[in-house]
Amino acid sequence: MRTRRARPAILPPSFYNRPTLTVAEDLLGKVLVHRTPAGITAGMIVETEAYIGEDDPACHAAPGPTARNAPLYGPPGVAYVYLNYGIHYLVNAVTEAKGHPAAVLIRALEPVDGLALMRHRRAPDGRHIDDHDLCRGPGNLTRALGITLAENQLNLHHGALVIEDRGVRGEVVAWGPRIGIRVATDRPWRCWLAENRSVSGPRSRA
DNA sequence: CGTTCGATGCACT
DNA sequence: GTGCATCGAACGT
Repeated sequence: MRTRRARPAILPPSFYNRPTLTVAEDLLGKVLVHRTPAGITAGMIVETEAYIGEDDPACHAAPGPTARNAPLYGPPGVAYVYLNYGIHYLVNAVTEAKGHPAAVLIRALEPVDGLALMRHRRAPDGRHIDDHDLCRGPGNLTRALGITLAENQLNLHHGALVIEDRGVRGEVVAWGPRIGIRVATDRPWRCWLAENRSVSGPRSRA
């Protein structure tokens, strides 16, 4: 107790080796950190979505194992990054035991560290972006943190891309249908911190 | 405010 | 060839 180690509490693989809906909610309030030569950027997770198994039509595992979705079938606690609409990288945390394809999509962060770098990555031309919009939306947050295909399959419990528990207490959690998909829209597998201004989608009514 | 629509790469049929 | 787990500029009200 004379000396206290400042090492952050990185979430262990066992955190992810649980039911995906549980992980999706427990990730709220945790901090996604990316260390690059350009600097450190980090944000508190405020919105997630669960994609669960081959029986979930919206999950990338729905067609069965392919080259792209291979990380979903691997061990929990690994990043699954893919390119969407040819423009945006989306980052997931793989969940559940190996062989059970499932993941949590990280949809929005509240910026914590490296806001200047985030702004530069989001708007090299210098156009103004409100702080709460820097990591609002799954495509925006990967851009702000500099996450690309190079980060696909990285372990989230050590290395350049990690998720930490900085002791933030959970606020009020809300659940609703997933956004941006055209199938299985009836499953309320999106969760977010109510009243957080970094949450994506139409300006909510708590 | 609201809605529409083009950009842009690639996995999968 | 088709269709995306998106974003933001460009309109309309």
